[in-house]
Amino acid sequence: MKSAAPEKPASERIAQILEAEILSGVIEPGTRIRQEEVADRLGSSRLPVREALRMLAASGLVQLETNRGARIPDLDKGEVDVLYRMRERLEPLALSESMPHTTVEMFDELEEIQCEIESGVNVSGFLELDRRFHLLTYSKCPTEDLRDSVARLWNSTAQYRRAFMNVDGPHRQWIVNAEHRLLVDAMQRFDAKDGERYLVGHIRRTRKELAAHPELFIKNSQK
Amino acid sequence: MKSAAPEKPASERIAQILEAEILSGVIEPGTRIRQEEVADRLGSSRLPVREALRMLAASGLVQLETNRGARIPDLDKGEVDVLYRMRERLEPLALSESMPHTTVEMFDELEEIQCEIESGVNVSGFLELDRRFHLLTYSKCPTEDLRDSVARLWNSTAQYRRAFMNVDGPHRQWIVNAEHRLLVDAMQRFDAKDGERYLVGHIRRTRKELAAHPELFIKNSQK
DNA sequence: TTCACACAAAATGGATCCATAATCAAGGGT
DNA sequence: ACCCTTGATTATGGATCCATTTTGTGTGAA
Repeated sequence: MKSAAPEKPASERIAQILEAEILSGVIEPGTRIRQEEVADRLGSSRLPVREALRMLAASGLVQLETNRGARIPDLDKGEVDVLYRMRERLEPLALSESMPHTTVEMFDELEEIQCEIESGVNVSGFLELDRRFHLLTYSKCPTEDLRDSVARLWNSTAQYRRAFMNVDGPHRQWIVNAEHRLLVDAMQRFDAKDGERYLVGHIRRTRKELAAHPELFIKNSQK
Repeated sequence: MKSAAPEKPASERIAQILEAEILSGVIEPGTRIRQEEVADRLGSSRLPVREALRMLAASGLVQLETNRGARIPDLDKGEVDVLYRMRERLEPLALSESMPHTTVEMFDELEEIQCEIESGVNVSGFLELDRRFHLLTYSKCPTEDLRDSVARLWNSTAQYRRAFMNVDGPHRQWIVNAEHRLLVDAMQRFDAKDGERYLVGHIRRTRKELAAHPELFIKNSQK
């Protein structure tokens, strides 16, 4: 037999765990990450941790300073704004590239996720479901680089979406639901132009709502 | 004293060298990269090489397969096409974000580069100058993630631009010159909309010319 | 009391060594 | 003659150890 155990990549595992911890907010922005601490917390040597940090640094999730270790960057208002503008341009492309390869099963899963969102969930639940929803709409995009770029942007902005949701709450949740429904409908009609339009509006609106809450970016200005 | 030698980062040095070798075409697509070979060629242990490869993998320049080493991916026609569509959407944003911070010195340097291009250079010379020209126009963009994303796209498509130039030669070079001149003029007028327009046209035209040469993508289909 | 200098402790960067999986070659079987 | 299997070589992944830089603390002097 050929399959059995694909033998987990290795240090990628640590990278994924750290990535999840960072964008779930367990590790706060500005925090210094100590290799040794991560090493024996995840039960391995420091070496895979170093490699994982290098990978995360290349992905923009952490910043490395020579002989000074890794630190989670906390972005200012302008940088997050530009990251959202990048999303407004890249994600419609990912949607258009993915749309021709969509299947019925995907539509079912999308509706299932959306129904779960509308059934009422807390902040963490919504963030998780919203992420799954959108990344699923891009999942059939054949170009891995594009999918990775989009995922990177979601990672870099995750903590600010969370901060925003904690402040503004599920207020005006019906708008998100309507946008999601319209997006799924456009996909089912295989109308890429319409899908891009709804998606751009969705991201653009979020960007402006974030910009209206500058207090989210003041806290960790400089110690 | 505090300064003296900033003590070069370390394994980043190897990453930069490998990056230069890859996108200059010294290492051809599909080639397998052996850690030990790189290690004693650059006079270091295998460890920094491993970290460098991990970083390059996160940047999309090499592909890592577990226990199978690193390999330079050779993309097919469709993937390169999508990478160019990503460029068409992201680089205008980088230009717009950079434009408000441009200086007179930058205009001088851009014109200097363009004059050198028009003075007649070989393929490698043009590719190098063209890269410097465009990345310079984005250099004042305050968001590092955006600059990095653009640089990644240039890296991933470098070898195909080279292959195209080797086939089509400096044929219709005047078009590139005109586009560059118009772009610089728009920047000097601080007209972001115009700049984006010229830039999109520039990239879009290149994409279509590449698509017209499918023979560039056949060679390394499958061994 | 506060600032500065020095020393100690800790964390990162790098190198060598070991284990394991993959590749290649040779030999035997069909 | 060709294909499959088996063993040896090689390359990657991981762990421990050492050097260098940074950081934090404590003592002394102004």
